Amino acid sequence: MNYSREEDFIIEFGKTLSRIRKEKGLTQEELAFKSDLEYSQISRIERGIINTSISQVYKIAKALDIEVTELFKVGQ
Amino acid sequence: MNYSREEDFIIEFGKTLSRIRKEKGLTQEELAFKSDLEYSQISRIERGIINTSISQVYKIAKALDIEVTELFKVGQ
DNA sequence: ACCAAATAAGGCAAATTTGCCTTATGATTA
DNA sequence: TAATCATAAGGCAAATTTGCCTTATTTGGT
Repeated sequence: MNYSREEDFIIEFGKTLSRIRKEKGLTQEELAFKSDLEYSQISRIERGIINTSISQVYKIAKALDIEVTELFKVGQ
Repeated sequence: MNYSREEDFIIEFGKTLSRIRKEKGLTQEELAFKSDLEYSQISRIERGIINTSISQVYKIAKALDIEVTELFKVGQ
């Protein structure tokens, strides 16, 4: 997938996270707890308003029990 | 792959980037130019001393002409 | 309509990254 | 030994993220 702007990539990432989180049946708050992140941070990431770091992506993937790469796959 | 600490993940990411960049026959400076990032930033990422953002990962992947997921695969 | 749960949104200080710069170290070749 | 290229390293201000907090807004169920 090609994005013209990095913003689009960040937004797509948030959508993917949101989708997977729901598939796993977790609320933002539960995911925040499991990943040891701020609950508002999960919200910000899913809405694509921040450009989060790879370590947070790693923590989230671990909490979701998936590979990091899953969070970067589109249109699943 | 499981990392006990996020630091290990960041270090592994840097190693993977370094390996792929060399496979593509690019110097850090060339990659910096192609990805429109600071040249010192590529160095910092490869050395694992900073926790970079997903948009930079995206720019790097684009410059390397690979999928973002490739940068998160280990032991290739 | 009401209630409750979930998510969005926004403020703020502290922490971190980023870009820009310079200098140092390493490696390779003439 | 020089000279050159590549990478490491470090300083610094500006920009951005992050955690912590509170207050809307939305959504789903009864």
